[in-house]
Amino acid sequence: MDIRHFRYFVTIAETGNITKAAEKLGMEQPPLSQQIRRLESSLGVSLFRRQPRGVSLTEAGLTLLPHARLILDLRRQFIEDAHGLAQGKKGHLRIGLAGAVPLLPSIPFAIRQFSNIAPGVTLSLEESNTPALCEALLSYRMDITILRPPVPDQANVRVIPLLDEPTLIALPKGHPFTNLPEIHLSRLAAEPLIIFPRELGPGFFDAILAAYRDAGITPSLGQQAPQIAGTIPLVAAGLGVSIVPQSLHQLHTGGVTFHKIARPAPHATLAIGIRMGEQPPLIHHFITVLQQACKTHMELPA
Amino acid sequence: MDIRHFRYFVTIAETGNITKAAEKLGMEQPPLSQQIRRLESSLGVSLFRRQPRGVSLTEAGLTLLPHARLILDLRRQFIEDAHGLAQGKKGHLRIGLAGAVPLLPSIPFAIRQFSNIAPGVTLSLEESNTPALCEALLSYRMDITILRPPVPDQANVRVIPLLDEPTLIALPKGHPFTNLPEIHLSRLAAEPLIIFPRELGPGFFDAILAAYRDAGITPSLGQQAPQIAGTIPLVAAGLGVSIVPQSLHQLHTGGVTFHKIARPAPHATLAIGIRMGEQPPLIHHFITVLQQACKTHMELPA
DNA sequence: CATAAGCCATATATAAAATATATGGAGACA
DNA sequence: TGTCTCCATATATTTTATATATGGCTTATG
Repeated sequence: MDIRHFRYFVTIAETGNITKAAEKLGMEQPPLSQQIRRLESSLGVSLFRRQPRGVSLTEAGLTLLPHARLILDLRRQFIEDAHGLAQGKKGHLRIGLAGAVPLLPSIPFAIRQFSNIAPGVTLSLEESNTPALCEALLSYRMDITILRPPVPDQANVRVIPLLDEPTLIALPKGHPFTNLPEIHLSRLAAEPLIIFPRELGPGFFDAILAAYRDAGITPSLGQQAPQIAGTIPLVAAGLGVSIVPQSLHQLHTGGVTFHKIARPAPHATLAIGIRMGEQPPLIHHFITVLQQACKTHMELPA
Repeated sequence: MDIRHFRYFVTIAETGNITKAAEKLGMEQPPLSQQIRRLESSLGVSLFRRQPRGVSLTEAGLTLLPHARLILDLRRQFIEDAHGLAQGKKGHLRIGLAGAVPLLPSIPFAIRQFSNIAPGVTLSLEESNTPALCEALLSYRMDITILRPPVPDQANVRVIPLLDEPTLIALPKGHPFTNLPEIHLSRLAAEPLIIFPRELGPGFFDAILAAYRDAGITPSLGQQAPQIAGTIPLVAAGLGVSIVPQSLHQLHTGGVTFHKIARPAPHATLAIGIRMGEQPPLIHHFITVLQQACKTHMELPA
């Protein structure tokens, strides 16, 4: 069971044809047949069904394929990391951010600060939704995430609370409530609520609906936005109102104004998510910087 | 960069001494020195500092070590998973059930029992009709089915008889025969027979018609039901009577009563269907559990 | 200060392996 | 039925890893 075998396995699975896979691998067909056969016998399980038209994955093969891909990926990454280290870089951190998180000033601040402290570390950022972030974390495509709890099904993700962000009401420009100092949710009963699909952020979604319920009304759900920040243009278009994290008021797209919510107001909770059990120094470091930044950076402009 | 190299790297890092590491690895010192050296030059970084007293990790080595351990771990896990799959302890089983089969107590019982015995196996259930089940089986969309024989045209489906279920007559509530202890089919001559389309279950369909013929009458076919369990609401609506597998008496939809049939009564035969020639341990296990469950669970309430 | 011991590096030889070449056989397709 | 595609097997070849033998460097020790 060598790296080579993983590569053979994956390539054959992708082509569905040993001959073509051999070509793709730059080798001849017989040795490939032989290696796969040997692999199967050493594992004790058939990975492929030999068919006259080629081969197809068995159940076991189908189950094991992603695992093999993961190992190949990690190996490639290992080599890339090593090359990076050879050039004086000290490491790499793949950071996943939940929707609209980059708009929260503390976050880019923390990231900038971290790259000053650790100039040898390269960072890559990606924005996605909470469930996808967990998924990416667990399949080692990301190292640390900032997400909106809860995470699905107590996945093997360790969640470290980071901050509680107030929310604002987004109204289309010229709306009659625009000049109120703060707005009670109950006054929104008649307005369609623009919201993102619950799958993309069940925690925040539920917090919004719970706040409506606490205010004694049920929202009439308007059009669905493709993501959290995506609600803004829909509000601007006059299709309804929206409840958004405070940080979104930074989006200066004309046509929308943001307003304080009278209590009870929902909160948008953010948390750090990392893989359970694992805590390399790099990640630990980054977490410390993040937490500090969120503490000292609390005074957000209203 | 092979699995072997990862192992060499980790072992040397753990012992801090190439000679001892070689011993631990069951090899001699020179080849180990050579391999590590080759590894380092292919990665472009030094992993170890050669010291007179042994070797110690460089910064790069320290950074890469957890990554290497992870890869070794995943490889071991891959092999363990494969062995688990080989023994049927892990994996996924796609189970197809013929119409109304889930209502038969033995079946959910067996399924529950199986998931207790084999907690590593995930199951997915789907209900469909016999021909569609065979089709799904042969195109590898399902792994095992419980169907109503016969299967179409000597398909490459192996059929293993499972059980013979008695049938009941379904009468609309208040029907004059309701208080009879058992009903002879011949008395149903005047009543329209509600039945499902023959394509959906030719075996059971033919068994019913054969029983009518044996009783000396030909049924007047009433409205067609979309499936086996679908006959019940039509009977409740007073459109006729129906012959159904005994397990359907569990459907407590008011408006229908179920009654014993005097001999000759049709039977609803159920069988296991799997792909011809193939019998992975997982499937074998499941079949065993099914057969046992049907044996010990025969005493169905009448 | 000299000597011995411990440890890694190099060179050559050997053994093990993966792979290439050649060929056969089974099923699909026209 | 013949041809084509694709996988399996057998043998030969090459590559690769490993073992053996040896040398050099450093540190501990009398």
